[in-house]
Amino acid sequence: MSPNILRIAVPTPLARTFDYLAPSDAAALVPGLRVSVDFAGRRLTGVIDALASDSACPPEALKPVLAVLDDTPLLPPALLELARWAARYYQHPLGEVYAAMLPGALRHGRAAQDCITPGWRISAAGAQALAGGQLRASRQLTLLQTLAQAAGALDRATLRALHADYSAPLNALLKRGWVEEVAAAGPLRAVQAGPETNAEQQAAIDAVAAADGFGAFLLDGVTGSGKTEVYLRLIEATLARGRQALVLVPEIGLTPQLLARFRVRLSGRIAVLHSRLAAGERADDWLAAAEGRAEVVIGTRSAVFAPLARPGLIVVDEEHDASYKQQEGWRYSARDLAVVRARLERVPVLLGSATPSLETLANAQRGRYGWLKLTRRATGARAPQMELIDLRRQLLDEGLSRPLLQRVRTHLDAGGQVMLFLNRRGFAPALFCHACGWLAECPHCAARLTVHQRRRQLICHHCGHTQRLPHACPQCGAEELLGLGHGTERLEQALVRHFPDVGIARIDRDSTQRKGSLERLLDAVQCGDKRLLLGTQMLAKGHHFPAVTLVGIVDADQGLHSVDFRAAERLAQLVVQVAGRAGRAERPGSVVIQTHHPEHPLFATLLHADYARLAEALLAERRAAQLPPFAHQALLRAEDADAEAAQALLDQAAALADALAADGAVQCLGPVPAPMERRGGRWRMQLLFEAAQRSALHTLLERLLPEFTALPAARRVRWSLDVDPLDLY
DNA sequence: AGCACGCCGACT
DNA sequence: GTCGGCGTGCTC
Repeated sequence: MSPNILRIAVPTPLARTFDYLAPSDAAALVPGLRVSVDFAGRRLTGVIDALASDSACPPEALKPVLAVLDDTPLLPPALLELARWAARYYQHPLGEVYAAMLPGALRHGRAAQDCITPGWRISAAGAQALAGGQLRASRQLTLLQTLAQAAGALDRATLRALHADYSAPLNALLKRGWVEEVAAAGPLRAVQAGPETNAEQQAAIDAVAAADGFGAFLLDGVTGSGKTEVYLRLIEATLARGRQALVLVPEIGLTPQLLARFRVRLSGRIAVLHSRLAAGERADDWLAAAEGRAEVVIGTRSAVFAPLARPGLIVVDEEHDASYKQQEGWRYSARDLAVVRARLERVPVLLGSATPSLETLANAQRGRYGWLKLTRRATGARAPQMELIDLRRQLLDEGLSRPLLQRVRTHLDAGGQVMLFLNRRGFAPALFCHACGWLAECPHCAARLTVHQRRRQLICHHCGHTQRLPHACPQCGAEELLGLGHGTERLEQALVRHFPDVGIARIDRDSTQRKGSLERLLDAVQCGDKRLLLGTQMLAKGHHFPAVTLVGIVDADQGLHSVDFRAAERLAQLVVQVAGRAGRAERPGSVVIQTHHPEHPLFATLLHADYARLAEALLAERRAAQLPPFAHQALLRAEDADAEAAQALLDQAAALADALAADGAVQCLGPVPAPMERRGGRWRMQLLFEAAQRSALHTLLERLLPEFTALPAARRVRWSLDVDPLDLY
């Protein structure tokens, strides 16, 4: 019997495929092709997962596929394999996994051809015509001259920039055959040679280059040790072999500076896939990767799904970065999937970081990943000096101690730049009435409202709720409202008071909301207009400030006594990353950390040793406490306007799990209220599964999810499963 | 998740 | 007399 049954993965929360009849006239049908189907009365775009010659469904119930949307599969076999693997691993419906892999435009059934932005170049006949002087002065002539001067094809955007009214003359030239349309390609570039590599860099390059097929490597290199140069050399070698390279960067790391660095070093087209741009127009770059027209693909989290015609290398930069974990919907880890994908594609994968995650370090220690170390700062800069400031009994001005202010003054006077880090935006994280004790709370969340002084608003940082900043207490009417605690906005005010003649740049989500404002601020820092920088997390990542000689961490205590077992790891990564921003040039850098707990063992290791030794100690703690990476977790969350409904659903889940995992290989903890009990008007509960063996956890999840999903309550209550949760919130 | 089909209140 | 509330049931 011919395989006229198609198993279609449809984007619904149902964890199975649906059988449809293949169209009789269809040419070669293969998995990975998109199809349009009628599914319960609506037209959906699905993906062929498999072909079959029979169906468990009665033949009369089978509907025919309405249309086959592609000639060749958008998803190559390795990505289909990755999707199936991921659907099982994350217990997420296959149809939604496929949908998440496609860029928005293609997800909704648009023809791939419509997403390709064409480019135009001068034809041989056109060149002759130009040389023969066959064109009089006209818009056609100037346009043809532009195309003749271009090294490659020019796309619509470039043409528009050069010739406001290019369209009529372009059509005329196309008609005469003097210009031809091609799939857009980047212009050829003059490629600059890179700096010499040192012995460590060369050893790392050789190790990865020697990988035969799959190999996973940790590139463990201190800040400034030249990790990017290692990536570039390996990418060059990959391109030289006619293969493509996929580079993943954290959300905040995809800066124009990084792209510029890649562009001057690498020939060929670079496709850029930003998760925010992944929809619509960026389908063009996605297809360029799929068709092999782009040699390098660089992008954030979702770029791990970019199809590659000739895969050769996968790089994950700053592999410890939390932005690789999708935090809603399908909660996948792009870093982990990059390793799985590399194995399926039989290519090497390189995970780079100055502060590797404990998960990756454990894999390197176990010998599952090759461990490549870069210990020397390539630029020759010395490691920064670290100093703790004991805040106990210090007179504080808006959270700033005297010693810190003095050091800021000293470094500014010496002509240096100073960077202060505070991971809390807004003016104050709470508003309090001194007369009656009233606290401004979010009406939808179990959280305080943050004071935003400049906008004169109270804002909930968890649900976005906004209200006017009251000038009197709504409870007792007293005009004695106080902002409790400090955010970046408040710190900025204090700094303006202390250093009125120094330009201050505040960099946080609020100050960089408008497009281009981050670039403007960074430019002002780069050129020395602003010498005092102040900001949140945004500041700690990606940007290089060569003139910064002092880095201050205003409040390190948040990370010390958190309920989150990963808080110490994060604080250590933050301190090392921030320290890496100081003293990169010939000037030595200093780092000062304000804390009320200078005796905390974390600091002893951090100050007197390096991240490696600290990570070692943290790993030992995790092992003793049987926490990841020495245990494996999955978190089932439920939330509902009715607290009891959320609780009841997870009670049922716990009962099912108890029945399924009677051997005790998986522990089931909870249900308990989430650390933030109410958010956006919904009560949140969670149930944690934990196992020493990954296989035991996954065996349970594979049995549990079908039964759980079938519960009537699971339809009424919003729930989600988070395999390998990064934080238990 | 959608979107049907299916039985009880205030309205052109 | 209808339009429509969203309860539960299915989707090849």
